[in-house]
Amino acid sequence: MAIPMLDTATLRFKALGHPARLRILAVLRDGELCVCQVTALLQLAPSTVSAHLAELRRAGFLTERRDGRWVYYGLAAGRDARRDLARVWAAVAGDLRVSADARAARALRGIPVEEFCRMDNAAAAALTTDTRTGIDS
Amino acid sequence: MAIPMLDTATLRFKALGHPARLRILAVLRDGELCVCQVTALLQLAPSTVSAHLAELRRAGFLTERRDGRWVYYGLAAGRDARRDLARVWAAVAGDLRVSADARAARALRGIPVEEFCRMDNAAAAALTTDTRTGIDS
DNA sequence: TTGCCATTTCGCTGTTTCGCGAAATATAGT
DNA sequence: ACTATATTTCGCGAAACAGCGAAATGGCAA
Repeated sequence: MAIPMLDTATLRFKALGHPARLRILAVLRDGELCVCQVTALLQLAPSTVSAHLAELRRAGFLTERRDGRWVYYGLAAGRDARRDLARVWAAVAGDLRVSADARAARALRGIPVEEFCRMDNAAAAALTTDTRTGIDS
Repeated sequence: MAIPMLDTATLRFKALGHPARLRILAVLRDGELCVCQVTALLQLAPSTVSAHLAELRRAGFLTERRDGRWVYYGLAAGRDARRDLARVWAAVAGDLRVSADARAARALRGIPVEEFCRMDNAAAAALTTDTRTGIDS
């Protein structure tokens, strides 16, 4: 075993120890999303979101798929990952922000990525924020 | 819900994201231990160990029990905690350091706390280290 | 090629975490 | 009361982390 399991476990749990990353895992439960879509949902800088996604991928929770100029992230299929993800979903089920994310993601999946990326920031923000008025701190 | 579930979940996973804390949870699987015993096992300063134990307790994984001048920490009995702990144990099972900890803990449980605490650091270290020669980095 | 756009990498700043020793707290025994 | 011992709290310096914007990368489309 080249990499001790203790360090692997630490890496994986550490990856789960951040609200933005938990929100990402929750919203991907309904299917993969590209980086720009996740960015719109989390309202963070693209570079920040990219780092979060990379960390989750390194930890084995996400898979990366390139399609044209978009990179889609989806949930990993491994047995260990799925078991941990089940614990994540149970832990955040019912949280207001997570529910709002799910609603926003539904609206977001309704339109093709190509079209969504063309929207300016304001329009994208409207799409993802008016479903959660009064929820964000 | 006073504290959003997302924040609670983040707190709990963050508590699991450190090797020393995972080692603590693993070694407590065989029964509660007092702070000085855990300190001997981890080879860290008492104040450091105390902080790790407090964090795990705040996260809901441990219970605290005072007996005389010793404070014993044991695994929490809640259903959520036990489910997460099962994942922890599965994740670290077979790790060399974790196995060595378990062996050292067995030796350590063999003698009463009163007597163990009377030992100087060298003797305590011998008890907990000669079972893991060549394992620690 | 050239330019464009999504994504990643890099460099930076403020914040948090980790480890320690010193000091404070709590309990047992004399 | 006084001492001794186990544990916690406090304050600190070093290292890791989270966020951003700017610059680099990779693919699409003129």
